Amino acid sequence: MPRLTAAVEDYLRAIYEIEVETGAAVNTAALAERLGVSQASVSGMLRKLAEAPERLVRHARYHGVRLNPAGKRAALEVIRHHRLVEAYLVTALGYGWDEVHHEADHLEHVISEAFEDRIAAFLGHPDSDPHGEPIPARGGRLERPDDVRLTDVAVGQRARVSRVSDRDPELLQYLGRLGLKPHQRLLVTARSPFDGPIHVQPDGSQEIYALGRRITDDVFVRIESQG
Amino acid sequence: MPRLTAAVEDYLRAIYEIEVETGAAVNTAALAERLGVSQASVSGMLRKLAEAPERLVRHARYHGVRLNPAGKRAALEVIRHHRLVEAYLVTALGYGWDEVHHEADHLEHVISEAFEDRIAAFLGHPDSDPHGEPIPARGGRLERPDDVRLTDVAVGQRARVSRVSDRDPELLQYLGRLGLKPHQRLLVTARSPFDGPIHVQPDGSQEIYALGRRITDDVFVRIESQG
DNA sequence: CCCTGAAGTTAGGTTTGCCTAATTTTGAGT
DNA sequence: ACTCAAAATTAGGCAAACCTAACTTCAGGG
Repeated sequence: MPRLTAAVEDYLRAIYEIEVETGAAVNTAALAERLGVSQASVSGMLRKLAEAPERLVRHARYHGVRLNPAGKRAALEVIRHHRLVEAYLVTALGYGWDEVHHEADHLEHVISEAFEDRIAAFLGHPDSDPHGEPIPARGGRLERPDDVRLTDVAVGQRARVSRVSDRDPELLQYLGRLGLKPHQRLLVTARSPFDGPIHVQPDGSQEIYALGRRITDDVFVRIESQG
Repeated sequence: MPRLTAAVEDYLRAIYEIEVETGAAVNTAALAERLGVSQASVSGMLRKLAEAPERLVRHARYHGVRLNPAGKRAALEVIRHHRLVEAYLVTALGYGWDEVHHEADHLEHVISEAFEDRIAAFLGHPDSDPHGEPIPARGGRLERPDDVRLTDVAVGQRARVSRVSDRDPELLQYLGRLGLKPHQRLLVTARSPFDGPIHVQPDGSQEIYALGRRITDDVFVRIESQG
């Protein structure tokens, strides 16, 4: 079996991630947006992936793609690379959590299994990356985190940040300044109506921050108790 | 200026290395061999490099290529990446010196300047890689090492290994087993006629090893004294 | 000085992955 | 049912890099 190209790995990773985020088949437009290519390019690539001998995906024309087992395996491998590299860059080389995504996007396609093994061992086989995203085990298995969007947390609830999208460095910088990193506990003190901001007080802070929808959609928490 | 592709970087690095090894213009066949591609591909690429707006190389049809300043700068940057990565993999991740070349071949094209800076700082800005090859400074300058092939060392001379070609893992394993790594002192005890083996005794060893031409051509030493 | 084999180049073709523009399909609203 | 805009696909192209096969140039020996 010929090695997968970087482009193919990017598509598989994106399909996996969007499939998890939405729980449904992934449509062309979403992929095009995520990958920064035209919809036509996505259409073409999806046909290739579906018709490849490994049958990486199944594609119902006009109705989205889903990963087949082989595609899912490959996607998880790339995601494992990506997240291990992110963790490594932060822990071993002192990168900020907002700086690692871009670098990992390139490195994920290039590192060997030996490299993967060595950084995993160095890090003590971590189970999540600096943004709280779980790191798939070698060759498979990634349990679905049981967390919810901060968007969906009711007033008065205490919660603990579980993970944050790693895709927007500016968002990460901002959240870092507020102290809203994984494991941080917080209290939802208020919600404005009509998708208005959600007010949040991190444990140990006097400040209360008003977070807009763009942010709360990208921050996931585990509920700790009713208030 | 559009980013250089990995292929272009590979060509520039190879041209630089061969130009240094031979001291002359680099011919198509040597490049094809080094890069593992056909001569036709080399011809095509050389025209592209020569005609690119940056004028990376000058190419006298049928008479070889040489790097122009822009090409040399780019080549040194890639070589810096390659050698820093090799040093990092050995020092930080416990790779063997025979394992790093292949990994570095991929990583060199992909790491950012930030990554380069961080590993250089981590390593304390080393001036040579695990095989003894000098690491170019940021943005240029690489002094020509004043060493000679082990092939050219006379009987009775003491010398110290300065560097070893990193391209053949099996050779590196073998040399490692003999203890012939950079900084190792040795004595040339005998030379057989007609390009026969050269006999070498590493300091601190009882053993004398007979090394064939294939090996002695790839091992460089600095002469320490006449015997 | 000419001939020839080796070295190098050109010609023409393939694959990969992207693009824009044109077309088709879908599905939501009347 | 029908319309029609949004979503998706197809058609046709382009740029990188590679290949093989055919041809050209070079340089050394007769």
